[in-house]
Amino acid sequence: MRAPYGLYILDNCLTCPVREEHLFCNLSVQAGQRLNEIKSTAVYPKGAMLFIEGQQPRGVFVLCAGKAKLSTSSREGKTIITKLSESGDVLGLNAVVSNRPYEVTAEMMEPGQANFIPRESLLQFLKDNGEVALRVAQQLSLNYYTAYEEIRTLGLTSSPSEKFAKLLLSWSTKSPQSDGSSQVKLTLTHEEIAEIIGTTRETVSRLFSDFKKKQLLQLKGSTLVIRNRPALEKIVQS
Amino acid sequence: MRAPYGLYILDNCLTCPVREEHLFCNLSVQAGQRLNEIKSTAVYPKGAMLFIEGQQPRGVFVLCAGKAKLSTSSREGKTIITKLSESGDVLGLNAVVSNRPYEVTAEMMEPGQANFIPRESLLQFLKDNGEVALRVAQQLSLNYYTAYEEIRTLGLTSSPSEKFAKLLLSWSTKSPQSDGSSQVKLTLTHEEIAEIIGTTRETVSRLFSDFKKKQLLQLKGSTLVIRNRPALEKIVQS
DNA sequence: GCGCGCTCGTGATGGTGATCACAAGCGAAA
DNA sequence: TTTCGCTTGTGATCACCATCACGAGCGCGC
Repeated sequence: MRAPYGLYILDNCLTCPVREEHLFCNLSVQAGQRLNEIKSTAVYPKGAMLFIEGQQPRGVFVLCAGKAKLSTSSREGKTIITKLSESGDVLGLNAVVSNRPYEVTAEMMEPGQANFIPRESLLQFLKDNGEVALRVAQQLSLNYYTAYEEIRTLGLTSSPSEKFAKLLLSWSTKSPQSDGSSQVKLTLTHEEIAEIIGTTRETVSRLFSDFKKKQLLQLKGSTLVIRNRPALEKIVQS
Repeated sequence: MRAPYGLYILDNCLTCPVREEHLFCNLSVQAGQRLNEIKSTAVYPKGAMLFIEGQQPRGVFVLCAGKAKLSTSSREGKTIITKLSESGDVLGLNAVVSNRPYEVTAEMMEPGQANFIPRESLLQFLKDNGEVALRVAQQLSLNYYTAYEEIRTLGLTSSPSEKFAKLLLSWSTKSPQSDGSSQVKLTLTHEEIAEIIGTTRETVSRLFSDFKKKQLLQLKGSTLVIRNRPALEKIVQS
């Protein structure tokens, strides 16, 4: 099924390639079919907002393809990115369960696709499927722990360089190489990295320079090579 | 029933004066009695640690009397206080539900009393009492929102004075007076305030001086008088 | 009353990162 | 190719706050 933005629509969750791994995957046949009935699918361009901080929750989005960033902003325009989401992630769950406004804004970072499940349908579905409700509770609890990680980083990690090192390490663990180094495709702008670690674009630029000079990393085109994990860990230390 | 530290033990949740308002209060008679059976009560001196960040969860504590502070620390000893708890609050819920280590340390700020409910007993109790389980899920979700407030404060609020103004406002709304001012009994040291807003003791001291000079607040002994809410709101603005 | 421990006020100093400014790189579209 | 918009590198400047230092205040027990 051909769609805009050069994507193919994945129109059936029962045969979706990202099955098996995530919150609403690997359900019983009945539950899976029911879920397939109440969801609707849409394709989004880069920059599309799935929902915006402060809006009343309409439902949850299950990201099927593409990446999204979750962020929160102050009135003066300062923004922090709290999470980068990938396919399989469920967005807006907390707002829907608690019926409070979305606490973040979800914006597509590249063209992609998401299933939408309206709030009322989802809550009814959870009532009918206790085992899924339990998994949702566990997911919420996991979200809480992630939030606490963020609090710790923001409140206890003082210097930008420490936070930058932390970020690099988190990337590097996702693609470990046998020789201890690791390669990451760099898709974020300096501005976005700055919003993740809570500093300015210029400081990120300088951090790249410094770390390159110190042989901690290397740039091959848009591929980031992390060369010295132990040194990075020493910078983080806390 | 006389206890150490000059306190009287409240030994029956069914007749507890803080009933009716909190997570495990106002239950059905059966559930209340069951809860009364699986809990145990203890009295704690000032400075007692109910649990420590990183420990495996043993159970939850329901604070019956006294105040407690929840905090998290880095290895180098920097500490931030994430919440001040009062009687009725349930501590350690998230760790117990998700079976992950306590994410904070809970320390008594004054002599007090708490009920303890062991992890296994609580989980069984929740399985047997669906309606309470639901309330627990809602509480977790509320905790999540509180955590996000903290993230926003730490990540988007730049200056200590802004955070200090925010804190004063949060205190002031708890005791509004008819003339727009408000009075708060100040029980925290400057050091503790510093740990709440993420700065140093000296800076807090200077903030008090500044705000006094600017007629924003006044100190009568240990009573804090907040005089000019609108001005504080203008400082916060975001 | 006296001394001890904790808390508080405040000056001096220095480092760090935000801000401003501007030039250069780079990819996409015309 | 040229142009335009977005992104990146880097210098200069400066405000802000952490840190160190030290003395004063205050409560408590002996």
